[in-house]
Amino acid sequence: MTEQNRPAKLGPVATFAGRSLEVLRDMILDGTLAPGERLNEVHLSQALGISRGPLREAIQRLASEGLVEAVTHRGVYVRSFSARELSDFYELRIALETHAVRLAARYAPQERIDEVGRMLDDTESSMGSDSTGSYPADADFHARLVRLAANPPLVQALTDVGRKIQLARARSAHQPRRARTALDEHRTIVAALNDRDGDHAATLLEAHLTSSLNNALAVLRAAEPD
Amino acid sequence: MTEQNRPAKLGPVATFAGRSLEVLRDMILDGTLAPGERLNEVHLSQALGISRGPLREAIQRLASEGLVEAVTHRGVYVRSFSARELSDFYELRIALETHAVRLAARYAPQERIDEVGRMLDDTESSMGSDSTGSYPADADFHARLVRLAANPPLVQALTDVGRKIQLARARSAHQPRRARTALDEHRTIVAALNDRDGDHAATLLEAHLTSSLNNALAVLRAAEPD
DNA sequence: GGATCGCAAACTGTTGACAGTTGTCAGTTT
DNA sequence: AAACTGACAACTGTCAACAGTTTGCGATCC
Repeated sequence: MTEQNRPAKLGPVATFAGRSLEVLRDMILDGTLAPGERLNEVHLSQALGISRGPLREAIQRLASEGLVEAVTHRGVYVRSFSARELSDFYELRIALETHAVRLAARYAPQERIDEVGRMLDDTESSMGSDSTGSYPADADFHARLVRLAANPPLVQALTDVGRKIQLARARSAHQPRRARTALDEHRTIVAALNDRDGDHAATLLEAHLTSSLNNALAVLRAAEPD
Repeated sequence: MTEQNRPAKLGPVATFAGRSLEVLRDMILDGTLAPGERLNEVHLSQALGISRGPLREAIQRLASEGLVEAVTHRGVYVRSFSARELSDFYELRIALETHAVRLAARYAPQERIDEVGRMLDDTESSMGSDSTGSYPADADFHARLVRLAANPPLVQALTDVGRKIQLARARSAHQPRRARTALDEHRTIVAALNDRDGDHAATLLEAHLTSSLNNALAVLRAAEPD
């Protein structure tokens, strides 16, 4: 009998703590729990329909991920990042992601690179000719790009810093005007990968990310001219 | 009144969960809890003199740090890494640390670089002329090097991957023969920093880390010629 | 009127107990 | 002897209650 023992990955986490982690993380990243806001364990546990035990376990993981800050006897707060910290995160992301594309240029199978190119085609056609739309596929592109490096710890590190960046940019939604520009820059990166020119791809990617950072910083300072 | 409210940092963590996290992490990194070993919550909580609640919170953080793996209803296990994973970790470390030295070459104050140089002097004199001794200051050197980049998230990321590397190398103690060589390589890196030559420092550092990886891989394969 | 003190409510840290699952092992069957 | 079955023991996931701390507020005092 060719039954397969041990279902390796079961989709939804079967534990309250695990599911609460995902729910809370989503709530933080989509702004339901705003930066600086306090997480009341009693209220949250009631809202989630669980007890405080598994909730606290989930919160510990969020603290480990750097999305919340726990102060003893005083509560946990959604982290609020400064412009400087956002810059530091981007610097870290640049270090990781440029290294990833260098690896991708050297080792990624051509087919996988082609997939990313086709994904950009799909994005463009669904965007239409108006360059005012948002660019929801941006995160997807970068995720695919990084996976080309075939290095799980690297992917994980980028996922972590990506979440912090998303939280740091909480109020500064991407300027839609950059959607078209970003897509074009993405294309040049894929082109460099097709040429197996890792240095060039890294240079283009660094410029792309720096541009993204500057955009975020501008929006941040416009919102809070502190 | 110039009293300082809010003691920003109190040394030892005042909570059971926080202290258990540090104790458990140390136990994992020094081999008291071996790779593949299971963490029995009841036994551990009794050994630590606490209840299972805070212990589980500590374990959640260890899982988030990637030092243990939790399997639902089956327990948590100290992670056991393959040679491939060790290589991936080093690849990640190279990405982060080379970027750090490039930043350091550009922005670090000369005084801070000098401090690292003096620290190497101290290490050498305490090592004596015999090149057979171990090199306990190795981790300290790399930690100082990275801090020169003045980027806390980058430091944190390197701390995380550093711990995983330490766990992955659990049984493969550094070959003492490399102590002298490593110190010499460290000197060349500091020299490049003094010249503010980030590219050169990065190149030297990458070679140094690759050499360290190959040493670890050799010891690993010798111990387990699987 | 403003600052200080003290109490009470709210909340976090911790505990012990309960419930459901997993793994084991004897006993039985083939 | 190998395989299946069923019950028991051990352990994890979860909950509700207790204890100590922090915080807000009102009374008191200067």
